[in-house]
Amino acid sequence: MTLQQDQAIATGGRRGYHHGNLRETLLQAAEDLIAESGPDGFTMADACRRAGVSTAAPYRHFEDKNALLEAVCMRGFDALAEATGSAKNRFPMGSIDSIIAGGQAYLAFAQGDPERFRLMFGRKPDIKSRPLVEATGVACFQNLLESVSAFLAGRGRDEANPMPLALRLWSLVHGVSSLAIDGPMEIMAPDKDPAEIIDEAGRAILAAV
Amino acid sequence: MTLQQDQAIATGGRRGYHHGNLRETLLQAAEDLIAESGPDGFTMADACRRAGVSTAAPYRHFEDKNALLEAVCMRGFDALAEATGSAKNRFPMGSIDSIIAGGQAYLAFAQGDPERFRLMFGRKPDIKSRPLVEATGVACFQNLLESVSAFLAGRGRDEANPMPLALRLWSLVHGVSSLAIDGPMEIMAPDKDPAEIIDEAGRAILAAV
DNA sequence: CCGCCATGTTAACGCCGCTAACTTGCCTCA
DNA sequence: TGAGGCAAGTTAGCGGCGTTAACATGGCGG
Repeated sequence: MTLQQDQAIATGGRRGYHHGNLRETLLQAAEDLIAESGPDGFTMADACRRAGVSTAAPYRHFEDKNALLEAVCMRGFDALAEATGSAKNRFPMGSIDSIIAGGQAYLAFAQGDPERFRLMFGRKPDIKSRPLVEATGVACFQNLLESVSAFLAGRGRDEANPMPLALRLWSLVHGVSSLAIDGPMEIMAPDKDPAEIIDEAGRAILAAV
Repeated sequence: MTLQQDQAIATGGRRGYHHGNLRETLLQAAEDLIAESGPDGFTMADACRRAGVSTAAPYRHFEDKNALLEAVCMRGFDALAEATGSAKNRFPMGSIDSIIAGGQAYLAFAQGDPERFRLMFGRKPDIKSRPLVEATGVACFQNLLESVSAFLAGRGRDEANPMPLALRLWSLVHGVSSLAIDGPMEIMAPDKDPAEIIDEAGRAILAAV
């Protein structure tokens, strides 16, 4: 890390022939552009213009467009894990409230940056994405598994497999989030707050154990 | 409709300078190509090659690529409404079984042609899609609303608004379907049949009324 | 039977993803 | 301290895409 690079990082601009911090700058530009125009509207050329480099430059840092999208994707999973984790921690571990709060944070994450959410859960970054993205996605799901385990333990079912219940809850929350950001929900019931659906149906699912 | 056109329709091929049935042929080609490569992989040029016409020909029948995708989308909603409708009709109107069967048919539809499902519920056909696609999508949702109304009536709640309960069920079913076809579900629980999740959680939601 | 016009064609534009070949200039090391 | 290697930029160019303008064909109605 040179002085020039330090300055480039600090200012975000370039200081000579070399950019000095292009990888990070491109990631940021990609996140911004995706938030504006969606994963489909995003182009490598736009990101280059925003970063102030030629259209060939990114290929020194990313194998191709897909690789850049994968990186954005993984950052998204980290952010999602953080959001849901901190939401559920505001309530007692294993409590119904903490599980509902985690689900509602998932929804809020989707609503806060719908395009990134679409990127993360759509098919966009092709098969190659698997190995890396899979790992971060799994880490994200662990949050829920832990909460559900604690919930079951609190009901005297220490040995129960948390997976089935966790899948029911995840499906519900993911469905609410998808329908909310992709439009259908607002078309069918414009006056209904999606967070309420998570609350109502989530408690019903938990009550049925 | 001329004799030449009739033959073109029957054979699927062209018989001269004019194709005779290009609109329908393009729609079919688009559906096939989307099923093979997804909405993102689909190109106008591919559809033209498959239909055996020049790349400019489609613009006599569709305003642009988006319009073609919208048409495919609407056909999909018709097919989905038919699939869920006939599934629920195999059980008594308003019964829990009929509602579950409808949801599982929704899932089967998604699994049967994941790419079309993604097209229908993704953001792909842009804002313009609204007026037309909205109508067919709403018609699709009516199925569920009717079932839920009948279910509530059977429980002595003739006057209850079916919307909240329908939204909970739809969210669940849509979430299961999305997670199943986009990969995450298989990664987390490869041995779990998604249809079971609909059955388990669906009954829990219905039991909580 | 003749000319209109719906429906095709060709040619071209600009944008995109990506690569090859070249250039710059920091950093290492004799 | 100076040379030069190598990471990280550049320019130029390829093929493919969506779309349009201008032109061609030929079935059908008057």
